[in-house]
Amino acid sequence: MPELPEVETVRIGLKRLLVGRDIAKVEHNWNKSFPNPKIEVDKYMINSKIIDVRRRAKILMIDLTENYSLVIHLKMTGQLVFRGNEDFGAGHPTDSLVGKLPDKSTRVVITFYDGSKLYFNDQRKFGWMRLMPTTEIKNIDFMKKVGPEPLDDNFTNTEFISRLYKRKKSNIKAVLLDQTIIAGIGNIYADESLFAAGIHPASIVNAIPADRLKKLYISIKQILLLAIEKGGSTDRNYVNAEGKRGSYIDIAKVFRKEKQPCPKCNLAITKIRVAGRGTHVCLSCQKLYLEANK
DNA sequence: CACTTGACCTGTCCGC
DNA sequence: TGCGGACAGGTCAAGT
Repeated sequence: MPELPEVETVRIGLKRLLVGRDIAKVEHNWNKSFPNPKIEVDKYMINSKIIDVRRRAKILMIDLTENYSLVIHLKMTGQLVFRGNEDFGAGHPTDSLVGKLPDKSTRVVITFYDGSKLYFNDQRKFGWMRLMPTTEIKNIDFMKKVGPEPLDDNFTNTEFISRLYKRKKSNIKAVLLDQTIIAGIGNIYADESLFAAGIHPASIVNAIPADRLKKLYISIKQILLLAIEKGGSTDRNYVNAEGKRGSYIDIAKVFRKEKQPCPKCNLAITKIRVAGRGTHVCLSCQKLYLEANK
């Protein structure tokens, strides 16, 4: 759910809302959501100031003074929602999808000296937050093996194809979801990109013609950029740093569109299972490539 | 070694 | 209406 565009949207919001704020208090109620011992959290977070908010793949990094950072993965249902000082008694903003906070899915609350708060909500408890020295982030296993950012100007079609070919006998959808091949793509944007490129998700990588892969490369960049513009996709839980929904899902072509007409050919979109995931496909517009040189 | 499946969790939806 | 089970999907560990 939170994929590159959603995490980037949260990053932009948090950077605007959090930088410069001083931490007064940190509370958490679920150890797996924030495993650092309380004594360490208090020592390095309280009285420190937020100086930057960064992203790599689907991971957020909130940098603090004293060279410590909060590293956060939202997984499927994680939310980071900022609320201003609520002493006005208004309850919560009426345009927020999230109700009064904290609620039963709140795992961590960070309170700032001005009374504002940052809530880490996570219904399914798969997400996590870790406090560590900023220079240690690059040593996390995931960071060592994660692939390139698809929106980097340095990320060329040539590099894209050579990386896909590391798993050339696999189906293309599984490879797009593999974060060590390319960073940031999840179920929504894999389906949308493959539709745009006219490739069936079960196609085998080395059977797909080069011009199709180039179309896929271009589609991934275009779709991720457009999705960031739209503030991401709110399918179920995802909200931005202000608790608001993203609107990309409204313009999605195939994701969650099963039984609805394909925007190109009108045939009903089909939902199948590929790489163990629910997968949306137009069987007429997306060609299945299974054997090389055909 | 490459790929697939199961585990981690909770809430929702569907069929009986 | 209540209840069981399937499903939602990011990543890592375990299994084939």
